[in-house]
Amino acid sequence: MSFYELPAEVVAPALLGATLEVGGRDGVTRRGRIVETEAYVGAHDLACHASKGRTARTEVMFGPAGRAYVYLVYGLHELFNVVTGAPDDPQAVLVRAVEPEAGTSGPDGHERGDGPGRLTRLLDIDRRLLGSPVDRPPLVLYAGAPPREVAVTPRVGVSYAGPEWAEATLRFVDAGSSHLSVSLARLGPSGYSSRGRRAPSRTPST
DNA sequence: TATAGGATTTAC
DNA sequence: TAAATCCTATAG
Repeated sequence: MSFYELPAEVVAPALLGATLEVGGRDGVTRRGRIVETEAYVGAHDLACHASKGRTARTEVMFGPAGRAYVYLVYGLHELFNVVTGAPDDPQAVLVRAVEPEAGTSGPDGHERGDGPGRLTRLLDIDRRLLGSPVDRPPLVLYAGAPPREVAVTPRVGVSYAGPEWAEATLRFVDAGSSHLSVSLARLGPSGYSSRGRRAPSRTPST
């Protein structure tokens, strides 16, 4: 079984510290270090899009793990997820913040990665990458050193899912990062200590 | 076919 | 505090 076939709540914290690389439409390659993720754990998770059933939009989540699920919210923002779990078990990890690698800025000059809509703009991610595997260009996830301290909080912006799922502690952040989408103080850490499984290694060759 | 609302960001 | 902006899901 591959790393990405593990449950979303296992993959999400393990992706902290990993580097996300994207080959942009303009030919430029951009990178950021992942510092915030959220797990959407399956069809029974009322905050997960797949809880509405298998539709054209959620189809990719029902497919093989390790592919990109990218969708548009509020008519403006592309959000990037990695599909996890077995086929027909729709789970995904939403990447909510990255620290831009030195020299990386968006095609439009945008320089921030602290927010799910901001990092996609920074790295030139949009729906053209829907369904793309995340282990080869133009989309590559490289393993990185895990954060010294990981904090866990409820997910952001899912109150519509009801108390149980809105309050579930499925958001994972690098507690030492200054590039989070929502400060730790605001949602509050539920405590957690580092030392998780790491993303598969794939070292940048050049 | 029509309508409501969203895993957000930005500006007033 | 509200607008931007478009796609999806649901109802009629």
